[in-house]
Amino acid sequence: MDKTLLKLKALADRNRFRIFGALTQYEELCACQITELLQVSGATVSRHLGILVTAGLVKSRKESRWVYFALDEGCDEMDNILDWLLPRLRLSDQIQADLEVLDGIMAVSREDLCRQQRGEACCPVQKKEKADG
Amino acid sequence: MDKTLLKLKALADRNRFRIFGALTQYEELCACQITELLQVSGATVSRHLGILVTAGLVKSRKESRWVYFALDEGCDEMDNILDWLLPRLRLSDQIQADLEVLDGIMAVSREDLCRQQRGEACCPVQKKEKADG
DNA sequence: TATATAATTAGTTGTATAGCTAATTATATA
DNA sequence: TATATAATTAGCTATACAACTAATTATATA
Repeated sequence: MDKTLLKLKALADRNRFRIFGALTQYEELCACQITELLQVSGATVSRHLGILVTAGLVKSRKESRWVYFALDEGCDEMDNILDWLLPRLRLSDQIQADLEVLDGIMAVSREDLCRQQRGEACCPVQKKEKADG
Repeated sequence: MDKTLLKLKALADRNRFRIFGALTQYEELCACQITELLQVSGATVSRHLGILVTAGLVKSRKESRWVYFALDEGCDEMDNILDWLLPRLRLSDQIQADLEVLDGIMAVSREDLCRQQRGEACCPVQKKEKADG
């Protein structure tokens, strides 16, 4: 398919748009961190990430059992689409809310995050919402 | 919905992408000309155009029975997305082919175009493909 | 070497949407 | 004023795809 159309289709989904937005803020994110942000199954996140990678918007890096994702600026003239997207991401309520939530997610170790995700809530981190403090 | 996501969704369809590409080349195009380009039903084109207008990417102007469509640069910072899109549209085989076909379409009066479209092929313009000359 | 685990892939289901034809609307003209 | 016509809207169908759970793969560790 047309590469440009492929990129547009990749970004034209709320959850992939959110992933992209998150990756503009952090150097790289682990699959489990993105899963925590979107609150959908890991399988779904994996598929979304695959679509973004195929479109050339995101790249991945495997480190032992963990896989990290980042914007793929190198591949295409990404900064160019970022010129258009970045100001808009900053105006998006959804993306702004996500960045706040990500703040909290990044404060938790990936191990704890994954433990929580498979229902083994170990620590007093029961609620994922900020405890209003 | 998020305005940016709305625009991405609007452009993330092959036919709407083609309409947008066509409108970057011509000041404005009549609905029937776009119908001729895409070779789908007028109803389908009308719906696609509606989606582009709702997204703020395209504007319309009614003149008697004809409706003309053009890029809606005024509304948003369109030039900005055009910075990203224009070079890519030039690299798209689909869009380039469309522009050649449009050349031929623009040479026919809208009246004849519509006559053809409802099967009243009046003139010797039976085939829409270029007669290889 | 067997078990645990992070991620992906396979297989399924429900929803969204692109396409069609038919009906309707708005405008021009006989 | 009745008819023709460009475009839109309504109603329908088929396909695309986002989500899930279950199964599989790849890596680490007991």
